[in-house]
Amino acid sequence: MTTAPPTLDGPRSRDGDAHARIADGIRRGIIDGTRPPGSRILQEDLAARYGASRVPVREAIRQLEYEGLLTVVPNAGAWVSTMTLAECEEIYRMRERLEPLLLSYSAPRLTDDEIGALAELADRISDTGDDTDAFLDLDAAFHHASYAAAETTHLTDLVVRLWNLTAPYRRSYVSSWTPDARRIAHEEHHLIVAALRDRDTEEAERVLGGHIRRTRRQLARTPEIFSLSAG
Amino acid sequence: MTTAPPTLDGPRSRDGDAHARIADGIRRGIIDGTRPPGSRILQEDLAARYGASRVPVREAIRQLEYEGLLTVVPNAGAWVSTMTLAECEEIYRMRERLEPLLLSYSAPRLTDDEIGALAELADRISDTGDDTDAFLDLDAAFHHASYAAAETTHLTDLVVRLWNLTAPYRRSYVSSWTPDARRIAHEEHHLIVAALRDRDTEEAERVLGGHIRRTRRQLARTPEIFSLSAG
DNA sequence: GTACGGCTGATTGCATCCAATCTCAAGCCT
DNA sequence: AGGCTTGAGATTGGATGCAATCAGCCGTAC
Repeated sequence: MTTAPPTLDGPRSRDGDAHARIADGIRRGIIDGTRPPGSRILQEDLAARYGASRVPVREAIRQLEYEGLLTVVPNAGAWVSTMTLAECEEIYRMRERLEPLLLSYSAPRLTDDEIGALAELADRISDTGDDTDAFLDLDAAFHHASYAAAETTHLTDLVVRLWNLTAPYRRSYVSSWTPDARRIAHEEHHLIVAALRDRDTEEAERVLGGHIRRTRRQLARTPEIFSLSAG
Repeated sequence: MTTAPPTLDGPRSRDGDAHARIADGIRRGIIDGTRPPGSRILQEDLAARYGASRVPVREAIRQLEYEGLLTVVPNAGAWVSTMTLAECEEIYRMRERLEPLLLSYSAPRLTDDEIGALAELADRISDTGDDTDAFLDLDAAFHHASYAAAETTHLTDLVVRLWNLTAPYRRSYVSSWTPDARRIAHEEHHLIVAALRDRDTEEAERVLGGHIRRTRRQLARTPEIFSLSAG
C-alpha cells in the first residue's frame, strides 16, 4: 500500500512536484532536529509517508545528497550527513565571505520600513535570554530578512544551503554560549541595523563578517558536538 | 530498445552509479559546448544514449537542475540553463570571494614541485597567443592545480560548480579579449606563481581576487553573448 | 480572414515489478 | 571456541507500463 487514497488530497493530480514536496519534508526534518545527523533514510518509509512511490522519493534523496544534507552509499542506503568540526569551520569561512556580499546586494534596496522591522527583530532577540530555541528562530529570521531585498539567485540559494548544512549543530553550540557571548551577538545585530539605517553598506558588511567570524571561533571551542569519525 | 545489449559493457552490473555516469555525460556536453544553453534535454534520448532506463536519467536531471546547469519545467521538460549578464556577474562576484579562500587553504600545502608545475603552466598559457581553446584548457588547468592541495570538501565542490555554470559563456567572451587584456591575464598568472613561491599566501589571494574581478569587469563589456530574455 | 475548440503525437510523472546487493544471524568447519 | 560460509529477509537499483499533460495542427464557426 504505497499509494495514497485518492480521496485524501484530490485525484492524485500530477503536478510534477512530488519530489519537491518530499525533499522539503526531509529537509525540514533535518533542520528542526527530527532527523538528527546519522539517522537512516528509508525510501519505502518516505514513500508511505508522502503517499508516493519510490521514484520521486529517489529524486528527492538525490537532490538532498547534492545539497550535502544526505550521504548516500550505493546499494546500502542514505543517511543524514554528519559533519566534522573542520567541515563546519569551512562552511563558516564560506559564509564569512558570502553573506556580506549578499548583504551588499540587499542593503541598498531595503526600505525604511524593512529596516524598522529588523530593528524590532534585533530587540526581540536581545530579550530571548537563555531561550535557545527562541534565539535560533529569531536569529534566522533576522538574517534572512536582512537579505530579503537582494535580487540574486545563485547567491541567495547558496547562503540558504549553507545555513541548512550547519542547522543540525547550531542548537547544540548556541546553547553552550555564555551570557557574555550572547550579549555580544545581540550588540552585533544592533550594529548591523544601525549601519543599514545610516545606509553605510560597507560598515554593515564589516560587522556581519565579524559576527560570523566570531561565531566560527567560538565553534572551535565546542568540538565535542561533532562526530569523531571521518575526521 | 532502451536497454543496452548486455554483451557491450558487461552484465549491466548494478553498481548504483548509472545516474552519475549520465550526469557526468550531460555536464561534459554542456561544458564543451555540445549542448549549448537553451537546448532541450530529452529523457528518452539520454536513456537510449547511456543504455539505461528513464529512472536514473531523471535522477541525473535532478542533480544537474540543482547544480543550476539545467532548468526543469514540470510536465514540460528540461533545458540547458541560460544566463543573463547580471547572473553571470553574480557568479563572478561569488568566485571573487571564494577562490581566494580556497587558495588560502591550498597554498600552504603546495609542494615546491607543484609550484614548479604551475610556473610551467603559466608559461604555456603565455604562449597560447590568440588560440582561445588552448587558453581555456590551460587556464582551467592552472587554477585547478593551484587549488589541488586544499583539503576542503564543500568549498572545492562549489568552486568547480561555479566554473561549470559559466563555462558555456567563457569561450565567447575570452575570444573577444584584446591582446592587451590577454597579456594582463598572463602576467597575473605569473604574479600568483611568484607569490606562491614566496609562500606569501595573502599576496596570492589578493592577486587572484583582482584577476577574477578584472575578468568580471571585462565581462560587462560583452553583454551581447547573454540571453536577452529572463532579465 | 480570424479566433476558438477538439484531436493526435510526443513527452513527462509516477506506480508497479523484478533482479541485484547488502545485512545479519545461524550453522559449519577447523 | 572462534572465524568463515551461507542462507533468509530487508532494501536498493533499475526496467517497464500507463495515465496525465503539453505542443502543434486542423477544422469549424463567426
